[in-house]
Amino acid sequence: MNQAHILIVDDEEDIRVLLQYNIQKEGFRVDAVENGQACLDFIRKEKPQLILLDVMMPQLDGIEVCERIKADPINNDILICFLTARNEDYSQIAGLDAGADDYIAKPIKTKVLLSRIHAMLRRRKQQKPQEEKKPGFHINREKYLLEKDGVELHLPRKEFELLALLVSRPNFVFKREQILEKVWGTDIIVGDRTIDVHIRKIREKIGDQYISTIKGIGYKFND
Amino acid sequence: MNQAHILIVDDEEDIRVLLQYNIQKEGFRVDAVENGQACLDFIRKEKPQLILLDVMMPQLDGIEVCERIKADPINNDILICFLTARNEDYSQIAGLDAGADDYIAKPIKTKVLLSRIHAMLRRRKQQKPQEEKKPGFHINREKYLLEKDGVELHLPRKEFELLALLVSRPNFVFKREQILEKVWGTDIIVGDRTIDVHIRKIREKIGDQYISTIKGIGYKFND
DNA sequence: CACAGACTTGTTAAATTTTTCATAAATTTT
DNA sequence: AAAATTTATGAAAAATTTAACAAGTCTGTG
Repeated sequence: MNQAHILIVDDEEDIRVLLQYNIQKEGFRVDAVENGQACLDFIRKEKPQLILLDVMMPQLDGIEVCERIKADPINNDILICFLTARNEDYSQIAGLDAGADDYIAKPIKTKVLLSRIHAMLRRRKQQKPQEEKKPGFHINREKYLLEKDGVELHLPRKEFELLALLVSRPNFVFKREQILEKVWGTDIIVGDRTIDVHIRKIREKIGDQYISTIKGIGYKFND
Repeated sequence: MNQAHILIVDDEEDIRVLLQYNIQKEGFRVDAVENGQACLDFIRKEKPQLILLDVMMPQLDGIEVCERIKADPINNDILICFLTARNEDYSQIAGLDAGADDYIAKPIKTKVLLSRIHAMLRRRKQQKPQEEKKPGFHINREKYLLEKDGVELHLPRKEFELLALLVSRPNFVFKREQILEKVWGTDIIVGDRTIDVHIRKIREKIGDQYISTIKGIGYKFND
């Protein structure tokens, strides 16, 4: 099940079990841990989309955990929702200041919880396009070279044209046919392996992470 | 300049005056009324963006007022925020069930109040364009992936094409023949089990609730 | 002409996707 | 209720597709 991944952090087992059950039933993939340290360990290995984070926990409290998570830009995409028993205004505000995206007051009603979860996931999706990531990556046609993190990199003609095509529309999946047509032209016929080889050479030069293979379809450039 | 319009509903004059003063200072347009009935009358004539609604009021209490407001779809766009005495967890949750968008515990701190107001209005703005979409479910052919609740999900070609076909006409039952023809083409012959298996894989990935089996006929996508 | 870099091809290996098959479970028909 | 039909499930085989490698072709240059 490849549904959104949610992590529950709460020191009370009853609550963990209850939440996990209800959220799983909604179709989400859910993990649960019982303290702040375990949470930090967990997200070092996996990146859930959303963390439900108890504020009041022994040792590392939720606010502290939240701040540490948000301190690392790698975790920028992770949503954090506090579970708070304290109704005091201060804790609520402090939570939001610490970078949390929402909070839910205990006792938690399932209906409310699920509706908030959906709302947060929806919201995040809308925020994403605003963030406009820079690839640190620029195709310079005049100089016929590639500027990556300030370094200028020369690519042979076909490799350059192929990469330029992919970069021209980040995230768009170019089909093999399309690539052949655009880079090689309709009249020239080359075998399918040719594309693979060029892709590999480009990857060797710029790193594997930039170009994804969509099996059976083609390739795309990731922004 | 269309600054947001906010309505305060509270039976205590001190609070009305205090809130109105502080919120107006922030640049909002603010009105105040002293009971639930007056609130209902008010919104029949005007549509504020946000209502700050005291829960405890003589006669018509806040929850009742909220339910009546939310009962009329015309008022769908109005945000409601409860003002509630400290530590009444139950009422807070009941309030959210009644359709409120947030609540603030008394005693109210101005800073908190204003931050919440801004947060709610911000949230509302983001939600608006979203309302058109029904399923939170979108087939993106360009990126060759499925977007669901903000999560991007890659499917292999056949699974993708099959799901895309079903989604293209929600609730329409595609017969097995039709599926074979559209997804596999007329010339390719595969056994009947093949469809089942693909359907199963899709279900594993997106959840069972989206695709229904119509026994003896075929499958359909539920919206 | 010999060399170097660019481009292409073919082969084999690896990975993923697609299909099949046997059996279980569910539903409909008799 | 039994039989027949149809679909779900799990595991595995088959097919497809891409990656990796090695070698060959082509082109322009010194």
